[in-house]
Amino acid sequence: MERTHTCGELRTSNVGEAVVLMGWTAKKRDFGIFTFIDLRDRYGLTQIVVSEETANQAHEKAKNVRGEFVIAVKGTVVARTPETINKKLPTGEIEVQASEILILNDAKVPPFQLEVVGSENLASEDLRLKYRYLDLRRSQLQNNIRMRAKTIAKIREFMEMRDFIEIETPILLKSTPEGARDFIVPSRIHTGKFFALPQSPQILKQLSMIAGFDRYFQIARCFRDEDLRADRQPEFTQLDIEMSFANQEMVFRTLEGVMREVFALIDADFETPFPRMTYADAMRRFGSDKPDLRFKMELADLSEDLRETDFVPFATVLENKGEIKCVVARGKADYSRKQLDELQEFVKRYGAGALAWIKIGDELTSSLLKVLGQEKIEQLAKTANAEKGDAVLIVAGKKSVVAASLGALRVEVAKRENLIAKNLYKPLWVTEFPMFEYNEDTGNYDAMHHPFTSLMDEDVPLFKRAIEDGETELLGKIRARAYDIVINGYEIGSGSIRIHQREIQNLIFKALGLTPEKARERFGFFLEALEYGTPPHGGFAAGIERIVMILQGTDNIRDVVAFPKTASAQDLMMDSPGVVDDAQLKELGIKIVE
RNA sequence: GGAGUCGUAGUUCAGUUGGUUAGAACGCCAGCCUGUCACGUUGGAGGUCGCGGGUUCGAGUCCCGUCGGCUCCGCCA
Repeated sequence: MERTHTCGELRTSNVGEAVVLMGWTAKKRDFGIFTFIDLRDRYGLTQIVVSEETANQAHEKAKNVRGEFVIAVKGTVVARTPETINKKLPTGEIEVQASEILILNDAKVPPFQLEVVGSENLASEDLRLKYRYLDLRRSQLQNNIRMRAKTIAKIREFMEMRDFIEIETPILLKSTPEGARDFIVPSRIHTGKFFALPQSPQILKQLSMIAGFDRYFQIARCFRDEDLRADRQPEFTQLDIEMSFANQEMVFRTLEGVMREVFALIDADFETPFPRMTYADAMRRFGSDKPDLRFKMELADLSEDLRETDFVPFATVLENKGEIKCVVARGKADYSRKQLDELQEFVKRYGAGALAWIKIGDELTSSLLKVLGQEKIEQLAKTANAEKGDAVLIVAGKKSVVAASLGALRVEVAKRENLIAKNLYKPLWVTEFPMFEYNEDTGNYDAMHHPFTSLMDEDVPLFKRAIEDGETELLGKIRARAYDIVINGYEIGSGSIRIHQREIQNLIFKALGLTPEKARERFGFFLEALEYGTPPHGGFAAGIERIVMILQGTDNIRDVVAFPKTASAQDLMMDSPGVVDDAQLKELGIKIVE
């Protein structure tokens, strides 16, 4: 018996045809002398009807069929009478009248119900992760994984049309201490030495430019041994791109093209070019380098109004080069004490000391009324652009803390108050990222993007001063030719125009506190390569999972990964990571201590 | 590494101030049922209250520890 059709394709036009369907038993409804079976495969659901009268043997078989049994059904497509049509199913106008049923395989009762109505009755995620292959049978996850496949297919089609060459780079690389923690792999042949899995194929794609491939792309698996988040897994997939003789505009046009193509899969259209915002503006206006532009609610600066204040906490903040900023929650003058306390707890997570507030109800009330006085409060409300009915939420502190807490509060309030429209997609380029980031633990400056990023021409003199005159604090002001794509508050990906001159690369390493010896030890092969005719080049890497999350409207990365890991980086299905035999360890020269 | 939150039947949950035999719905098993599609109906089985310790005459409930899921901070060039 061969399958002739899938469970999603039969329509009234097929009525009268003899068909064979194969799939899983989603539901059975037994009426004594006849039985309905909902047969499911990845294409859909088709109702099978088996009657004692017309197919006695098949009916006997159907009696034994249970949930998730795999069966084959031979029968005839029949039209349903008008009153028995199921409008919820694409196949709802027909059913298959079975003449023969074959049980291809039985199935244990599943540990949780696959066919549930609404997500509130869905089994807990850890149980579903343990039986991931069952959870994946649900149409929601089937759709996510299929959209992921479609996304990647679209990308390949787009890149190949534009002459990009897909190059596979090694998974077994060499560890570099910069950036994220590496996953390392012991070498048997070279006892005591280790490979590292790529955090990204950064250097290899640059070497591909030096090799003359001109336009590279890869659907690249990347690995980072860092703690997980709702949008972060230890292994993930990037669309990795690199272009020779390219400036920032050319990279932007390419990525905008990719994004338009991909979002067309859900009939979303982007206007190109995408809007742009500098990093400095994003931080100032939204307190974030990945602002969600689906709603307004920008941060307002109250520092100038409070410059002369004698309220000690504020005065201290301003003396220490801190800031006092706020967001306005429109129409939320009715926030209760309890709600404001909750929001205060929320901002404290980001290091804020407190959340001050002004409520413009029938009268003006504020947690600062006593210390600042009515007049000052009114002035602050005016600066914040708050009107009657609004609540002003204020944080004072270090610039980084104010940005982080108010940036997050802005999103939190928008979520609570349902300010974010569905099916709205707001892309943004964030540009002019800082080249260096001060590391409070080491007292050094680290590369914010990566050490192969080129500087903005305007900032090169400043950079030379920082290096040659030892004014290292200037490093914090140097801007890089680095950029991110942000969509709906998600960092979709980032890239930069790279350094293609050896001398500049040396200076960057110097700024990062890397001695020439250390630099040679870690990147010697790359530095040497730079000297053999490196074209100017730049590129980008975009997170596939985050794109698919937005396409599918989920906020959980596990929903778009077929076999994901938990927040503690374990696979509950195969129970990895696991122990290995002593013999294996011995062969590798590895001893487990403690 | 830190914080919050959850953990009770196969599943989703309820469980009062610490007090008799821990409940409901779905699922499962058996029977009945001529048009269901969340079928209906009758009956039945099913519990290490995550685990360990403590307080108490008595703990699902209170305390301490621990394990696991999720979310966030740190971390993620």
